[in-house]
Amino acid sequence: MNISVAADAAGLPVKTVRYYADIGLVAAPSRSASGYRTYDDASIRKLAFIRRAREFGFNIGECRELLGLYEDQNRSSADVKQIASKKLEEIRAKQRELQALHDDLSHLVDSCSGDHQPECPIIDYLG
Amino acid sequence: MNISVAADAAGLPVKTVRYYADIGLVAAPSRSASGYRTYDDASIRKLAFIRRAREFGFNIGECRELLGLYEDQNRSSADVKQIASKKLEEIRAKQRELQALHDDLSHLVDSCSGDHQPECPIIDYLG
DNA sequence: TTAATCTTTCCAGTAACTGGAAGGTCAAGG
DNA sequence: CCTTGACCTTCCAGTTACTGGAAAGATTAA
Repeated sequence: MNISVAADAAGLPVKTVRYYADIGLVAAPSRSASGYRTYDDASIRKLAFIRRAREFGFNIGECRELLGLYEDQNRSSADVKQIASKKLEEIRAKQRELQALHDDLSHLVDSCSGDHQPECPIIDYLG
Repeated sequence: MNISVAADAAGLPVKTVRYYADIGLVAAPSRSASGYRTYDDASIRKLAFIRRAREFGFNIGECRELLGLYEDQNRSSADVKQIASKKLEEIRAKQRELQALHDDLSHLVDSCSGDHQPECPIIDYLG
């Protein structure tokens, strides 16, 4: 697969896919005879995993750590489990925060009558 | 309230609180006689709202738009409701993605036996 | 074969902070 | 009263994580 197909499948811009290999976050992909990068399903899954992690505030270093869980053969399952469990708790915290943001906005939507009176009760709260 | 109290309450670094006023995302706070910025509860709520929105991938322009919902007196409730509803759908999409990330990591945790065998079934999936 | 649409590398620019220097302010303790 | 330490100020430079664009080569469809 060429880079644009892989990028689309992973939900990332082509530029970003190149960038992740440049900084060594993922391995450099193999190349075709003419120098085009070629991708397989495994690398796409990995890129999609990174995209999701990045979207939820894990920085590149943390993504490296998450991917390292899979790639470091010297790391024991207990270590993997411990680090991943910590990240899982961080994700749960993010889920709670996202729910709070959702509730804030829901409140706004509900408190607006939706007609053309330029009044919103939530102005008092956030104003 | 001085800036560090407000920043703590909103969950933001002091630097970022200053920055948001510098770029006009929030109004410039009032100053004490000696030039210290002073904050009230309303501005803290607004900063916390921005923090949550930023944490979940809304950029500064989108935060401006969200805050504009409350501040533009010329905007009708119907407009507010329409824009906020669109953002709500984006948040729900983020919640689904976050769940997928959670599930990915959960799978990793579950598939590791947790003892000291350096084997993880998920290596095959992501590797 | 030619035009459109890929792809490459390289380098510069952007968004959103973030760190650090240099200096002023304030509250507590001696 | 004085000092010490933790605040605060502005300003400017640096960082992270991309992102855009130029110049040039490769591939495909008509």
